[in-house]
Amino acid sequence: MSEIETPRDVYSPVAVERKWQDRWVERGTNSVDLAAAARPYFNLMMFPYPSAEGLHVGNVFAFIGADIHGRFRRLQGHDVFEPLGFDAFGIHSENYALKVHTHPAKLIPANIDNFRKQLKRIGLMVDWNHEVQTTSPDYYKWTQWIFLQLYKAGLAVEKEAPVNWCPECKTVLANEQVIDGYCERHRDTRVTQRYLKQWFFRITEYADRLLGNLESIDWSDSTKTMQRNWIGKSEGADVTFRTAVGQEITVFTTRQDTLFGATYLVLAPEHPLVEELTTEEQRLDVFEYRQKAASLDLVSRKAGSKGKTGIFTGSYARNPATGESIPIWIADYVLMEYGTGAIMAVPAHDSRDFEFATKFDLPIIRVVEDPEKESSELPFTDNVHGILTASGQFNGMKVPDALPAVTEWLESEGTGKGRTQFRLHDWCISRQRYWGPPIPIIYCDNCGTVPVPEEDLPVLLPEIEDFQPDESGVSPLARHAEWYRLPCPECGGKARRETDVSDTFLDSSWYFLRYPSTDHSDVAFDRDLTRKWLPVSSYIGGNEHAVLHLMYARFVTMALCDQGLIDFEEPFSRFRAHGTIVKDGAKMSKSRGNVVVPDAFIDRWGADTFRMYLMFLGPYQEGGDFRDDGIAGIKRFLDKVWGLVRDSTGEGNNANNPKVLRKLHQSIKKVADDIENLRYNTAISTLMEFVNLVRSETESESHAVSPELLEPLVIMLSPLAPHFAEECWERLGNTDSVFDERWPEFDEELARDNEIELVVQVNGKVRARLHVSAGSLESEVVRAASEEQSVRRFIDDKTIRKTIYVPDKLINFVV
RNA sequence: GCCCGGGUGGCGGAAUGGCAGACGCAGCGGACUCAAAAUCCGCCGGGGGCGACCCCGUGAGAGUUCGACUCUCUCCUCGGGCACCA
Repeated sequence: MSEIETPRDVYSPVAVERKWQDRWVERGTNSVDLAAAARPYFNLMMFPYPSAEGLHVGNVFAFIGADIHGRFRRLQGHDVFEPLGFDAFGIHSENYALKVHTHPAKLIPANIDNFRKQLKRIGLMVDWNHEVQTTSPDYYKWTQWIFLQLYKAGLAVEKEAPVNWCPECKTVLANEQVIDGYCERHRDTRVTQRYLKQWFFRITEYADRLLGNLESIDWSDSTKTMQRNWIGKSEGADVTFRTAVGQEITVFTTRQDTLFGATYLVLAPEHPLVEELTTEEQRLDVFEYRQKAASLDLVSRKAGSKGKTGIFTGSYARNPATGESIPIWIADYVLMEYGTGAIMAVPAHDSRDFEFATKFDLPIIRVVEDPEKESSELPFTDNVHGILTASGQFNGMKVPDALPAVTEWLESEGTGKGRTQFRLHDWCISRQRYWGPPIPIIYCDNCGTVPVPEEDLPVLLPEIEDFQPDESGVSPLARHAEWYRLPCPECGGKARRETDVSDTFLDSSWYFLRYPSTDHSDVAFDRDLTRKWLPVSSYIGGNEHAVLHLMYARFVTMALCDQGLIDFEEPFSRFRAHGTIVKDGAKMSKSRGNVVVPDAFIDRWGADTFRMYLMFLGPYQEGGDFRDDGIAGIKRFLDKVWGLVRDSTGEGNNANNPKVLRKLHQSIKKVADDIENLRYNTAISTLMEFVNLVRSETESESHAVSPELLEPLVIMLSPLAPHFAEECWERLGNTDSVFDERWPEFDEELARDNEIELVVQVNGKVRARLHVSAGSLESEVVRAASEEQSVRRFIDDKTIRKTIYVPDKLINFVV
């Protein structure tokens, strides 16, 4: 018997939860022997950023759902490894540190301690022996090592690129921090564009594989769709136009079939050919236009709503299909970073070109007809049904046929070539900030760019006091010559360190590789452990990371695989996106003041009730609406189970009640199915139904319930309410952890209904219900059904034209 | 604008071609109590009928089917993602 007993022996969550959290630590219940495990199952959840505010309901919801999955797998006999860590580098921590005038290195440990305490309270099956912290030199040493591996592979390169600059914050902003051209923190400060030399990972090299592998990995469809859109594969062609003096301009188009309708060319303002194409008369105007485009920030330049602008260069090129001379313009609606930075404009069949041509009075030539109508409105952009016209030898072809035909013709003429273009950009990892791992690169006056030798890692982030950014546009580290000056590791000459730090997404792009190997200080990840535990068996997280984190992690994994460092190219075999918890129908946010903090609910109701309540709100993959008052229902349910366990007797009863037994076995199947598919809400309903039935049956016999019925119930409940289940399990006379048990055996025989309720319909409307034995013959059912008073009323004076019989379900007379 | 996902009682939600509203919350009535809380029992989509029962009902409209919350098309609406990507 348990030592926790109040006079009336009611369920006291505080005592139960404290007891079992302590005991799990004593017994090592949540630790796995990684080397010895027979059926390894890596249950991963997205590690949190430890904010100063502490855990909110959104975090907790995500962790609990993943934890339930892990505990369920364990009951199915897997050796489940469920690690957790903290993602504490980055601009968030840094901005907060600046706000409260405290160094992030002082702030972060306190936040982490607070988070860890909160996480332990909700009863996760986490093996804390394998915690990682991205801010620890033991960890970021290997983040820097990963950078070096990519550098060696030629996948890390330096390029000049535009960035957003806020003159008020005196720093670079991510695109997400620019709102309609203004800084998110200073709504009256326009963000400007600066060109800086930065480090990029060439993720675009992997675009095709990142896209193709999506076919074979078991991920949420919503996540895969977002990745597909982000990668943005477009099949088209490069087409070369020539000027009278022989300059060549190559454009990328996906509508090479409309080449005969190309009436002008447009180059991006930054296009390298603009200078030489601009004629003397146009030089001033073009110069002004380019100046203006360069001063605009990246985001507002891309916002398409403000109408088209552009300027004529004065030059002309020959359309290779028609031989016509067409003008060359520049306009900022053409982006340098996509395609070739130049387009052929076909105003009749592209809405952007149409808007531009109309505004600047450029010719519009129709080359695709609508087969439905005589003359449809322009622009006509249907690329499935259209028929080519005014296009020489291609006249009469349907667009889908004309596309490859035109490509072939271009290739035979030597004036173009079929090509695939991706929307995905290379990944800029440079941050002109302080709070991140320094990029492990050295610039030597003699040797040029030199990678930091691996044995010199980590490049420690120095603890400087003046970590705030300034208007120079370089990292705060660049103010510390004592840090960045060093002799070149190759020639010993004068050299300086790279002073930018790397993007936080790099920290999180490989953390799952580190977890099993946290005890290995000599390698980033141990070969044998990695082979045994990866790829990750199940990854559960939010779709807010669908494109960035998940894409970067896939890329890094692929690159490491190509380097022969690991032997799989996809890191997460199965990924499921959970939904969002809203409050009163609206997203939780500080400004709305509707953020739900878990602590008060756990204090009042206990972690188990809170866990179950969150899961009961709605389907896990869709989220739910948090109401304060529904939680009592879950507590009442647990109180009922508590009462059953307390009053259970050995010689007990109901164990042979076929009704109860049938419901038990139906529940064993349904709950397993539901948990497997993350439908925790209906799993809980099913358990409630079972308990309701047990109670009503027990009362009528006025006997206590046998443990034979309660043990399977407690096991099924254990992933959802782990502390509660452990206590019940012990009270039922067991000494081991309930998590060393197996999911109850399902007996199909016992689960089968022998008498079923069969619905009788006339013309599809329910008129009666029959109780028949399972597997009844159609003839018997028809006879019984036609004797029913309520059925006869509708069929007596009519002829039955057809009878539909669905065995054990329904019979329908059509009259 | 494009791409995904939704819209069902007072509320959260269940049912994925076969009994709409499981399970829970709230509400109402009753038992217990001096009383209250807790607990237990019952009712709980709308309309009609004394009644057995009948009609209507899953955002709107059409269609497929013996039968549609479920499949198809059009539209409205909410949420999310992308957005001058050629």
